Amino acid sequence: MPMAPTSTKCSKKEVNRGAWTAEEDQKLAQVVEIHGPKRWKAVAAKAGINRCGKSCRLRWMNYLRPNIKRGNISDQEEDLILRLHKLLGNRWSLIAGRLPGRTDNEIKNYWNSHLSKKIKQNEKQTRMQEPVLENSKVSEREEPLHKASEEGSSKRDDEYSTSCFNGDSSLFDLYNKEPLELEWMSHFFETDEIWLNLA
DNA sequence: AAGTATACCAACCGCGAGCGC
DNA sequence: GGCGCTCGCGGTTGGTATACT
Repeated sequence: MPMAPTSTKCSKKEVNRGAWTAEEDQKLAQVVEIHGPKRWKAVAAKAGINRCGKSCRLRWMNYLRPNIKRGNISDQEEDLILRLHKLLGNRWSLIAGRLPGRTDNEIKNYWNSHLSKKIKQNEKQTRMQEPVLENSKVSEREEPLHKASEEGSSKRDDEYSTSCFNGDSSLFDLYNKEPLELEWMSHFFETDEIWLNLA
């Protein structure tokens, strides 16, 4: 279906582009507060910031929305991202939906800049060690990945060995989780269509 | 100190789906 | 059913910061 150019694409000549200013943020936030986060084209017009609707939506979703958490992705979150990516692939919005306060863009960026490299490094290491470690435990083969994350611990190694890198069937093996950790993980198990579909 | 390479991440782009008329 | 519009997603780009030589 052919798209109307004005609705899907921001004209390079007619709108502001690049980094957002504090003033633009403020104006956008005000308009969204009044009219809600919808009809982005109208929101953009009302805000009078000369940005396209798409750009406004992105800015709102990734920065201005309430309860956005920024930076410092914890080990637990990283762990979860790895697990979810293994399960869902590059479906960043679904992954982000399981990480309260995180945006799909942030997770995608984190994956591309941190985790994909770790995994590549890990695969490389695995290939090199394969003949020697043929009968060894998975956790031992995965060790380089954890070392790369500085704060790797034996506990985390165990988790990886029983979930992330050991086949989907055991992906959510929580047998050895601490209660506190299970509480945190409960975000992840809230009933949702995707999980029902995957079941 | 200067130049270059690399890492990070905000923002943009293209596409498909959903919805109302 | 066709069309136009809007929204949301994932991939990619480009600017800036930092590390390295």
